[in-house]
Amino acid sequence: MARTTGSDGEKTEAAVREAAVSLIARLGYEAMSMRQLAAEVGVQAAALYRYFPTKEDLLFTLMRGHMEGLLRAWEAARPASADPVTRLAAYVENHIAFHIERRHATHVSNMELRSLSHERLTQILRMRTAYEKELRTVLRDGAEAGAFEIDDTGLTAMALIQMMTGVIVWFRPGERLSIAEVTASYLSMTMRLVGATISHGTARPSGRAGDAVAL
Amino acid sequence: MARTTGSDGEKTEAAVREAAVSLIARLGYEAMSMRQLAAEVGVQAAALYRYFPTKEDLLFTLMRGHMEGLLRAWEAARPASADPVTRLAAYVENHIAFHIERRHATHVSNMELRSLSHERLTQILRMRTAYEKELRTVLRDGAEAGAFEIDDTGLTAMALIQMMTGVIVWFRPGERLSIAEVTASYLSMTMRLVGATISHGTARPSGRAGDAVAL
DNA sequence: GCACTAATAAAACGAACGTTCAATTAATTC
DNA sequence: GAATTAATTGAACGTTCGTTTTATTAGTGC
Repeated sequence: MARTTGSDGEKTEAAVREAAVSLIARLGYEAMSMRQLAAEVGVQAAALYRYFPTKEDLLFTLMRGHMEGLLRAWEAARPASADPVTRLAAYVENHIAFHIERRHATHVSNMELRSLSHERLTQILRMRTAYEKELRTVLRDGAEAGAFEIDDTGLTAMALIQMMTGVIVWFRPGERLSIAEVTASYLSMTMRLVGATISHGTARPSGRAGDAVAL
Repeated sequence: MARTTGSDGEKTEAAVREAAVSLIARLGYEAMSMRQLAAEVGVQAAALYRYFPTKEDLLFTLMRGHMEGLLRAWEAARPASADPVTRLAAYVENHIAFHIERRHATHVSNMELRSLSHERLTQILRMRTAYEKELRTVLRDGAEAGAFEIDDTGLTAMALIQMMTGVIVWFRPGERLSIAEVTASYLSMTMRLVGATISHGTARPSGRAGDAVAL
C-alpha cells in the first residue's frame, strides 16, 4: 500500500486543483476537509501534502492562478482602438465571458479572501485592484473625451463590476438565456449606465466574433 | 461558578446575536467557533445553548431576522404613487439605505446560505425571491407604461440588485462619499440603465426626506 | 536488473470542534 | 425567608480537523 500503479504527480496535482475549486465553491473553504478533497481525487489525505504544503497554500495557489488568468485574458482582449465605446465593450465582453466560463473559481476568489493570511490577501487584492483600474481608466478616458457621462469614475467602475460579476450568481448555461444574449443585454445596460453617446452605429464592438449582438 | 450577578436572559441573547453577526461577517460561519462567540459575549460556550439549540439554529435565526427586516422596510417605504419612476426610486433608496445600515447582516445572509439545511435554505430563498419580485414588478409595470426601456425584466432586476448590493463591498461610512452622495449616484445610474424617460422633472422621488439628491 | 527517486498508503499526533450534563448561584415568588 | 426558577459555569464527551512520520511500492536511468 504505497505508490499505486499509473500514479503521476502532474496528473494528481491537476486533479487536486480541479477538485478543490469545485469543492470549495460548493462547500466553502473552511467546510471542506482535506480528507474530503482527497477522497474526491481518489487518494489519501497525506498525498495532498506532496503538492501543497498547507491547506491555505492550496487556496492561495488557486486564487492567484485565477487572478493571473483574468489579467492575462484582459491583456489579450484589450483592443488597439482608442475609441472608449470599443474599449468598454471589450472589457464587458471579456469580463462576462471569463466569469461565466470560470464560475467556480470566481466564487472561490471572491468569497474566500478572509481565509488568506494578511500578506497573501494583499497580494490577491493588488491583482484585483490592477484589474479594476483598467476599467476606471477606460471610463475616465471616455468621460474626458465626451463619449460617456459619468458622475464618479470610481463608483461607476465598482457598480459595473459588481453588476457584471453578479452574473455567476444566477446564470446557468443552457437555461432560458444564452451566453450571447446575456452578454448583449449587459453590454446594452452598461452603455446606457455610462451614458454612452450612440456613436459608432450602435456601439458594435470589434472584439471576438460571435458573442456580440446588436444593441 | 454559576449564575452571575446582573445576568439577564434577554440582554444575553441580544448580545449573542449582535456578536454573532459581527463575527460571522468577519470570519465566516464555519470559521467562527462557539467558544469564540461566547468569549466575545463574555460568557462560557455552554451558555449559548440556552438561547440557540445548535450553531445552525443561530445562523438561521439571524438570516431570517435580516430578511424579514428587509421585506418590512420595503413595505414601509413603498410609495402609494403608481408612477414607475417614483416606485423605482423608492426601491433603490430603500435597498441602499438598508444594506449600508446593515452591512454585516447582509454579508451573512448572502455568503452563508450554503451552511443552512435544505429546508431552511428554501425558506430564506423564498423570502429573497419575494423581495426580488417586487423589483421585477416595478420594472415590468414601468416598461409596459412606456416609462422604461428594458430588454429583459428578470435579467435587469438581477443586474440592478447585484449592482446595488455591491455597495457594501466597497462603501465605508465616513470616507470619500456620504450615503446621500452614493444613493444619488446609484439612483442616477439606475434610471439611465433602465432607460427612464425623464418625466417628473429629474425623477425626484417623494420618499424619505434628506437622502435624495437631484440627478 | 540494480540503484534511485517519485508517489502514495497507513497510522498516528495534538488540538479544536459542537454539544451535553451536572452542579451552583442569582433573582424571583409567595 | 424558604421554595422555585433563571442563568450560568466547569468539566467532559466523542468526533473531526490539519498535519507529520514512516514504510512501501511504482516508475526511471544506467
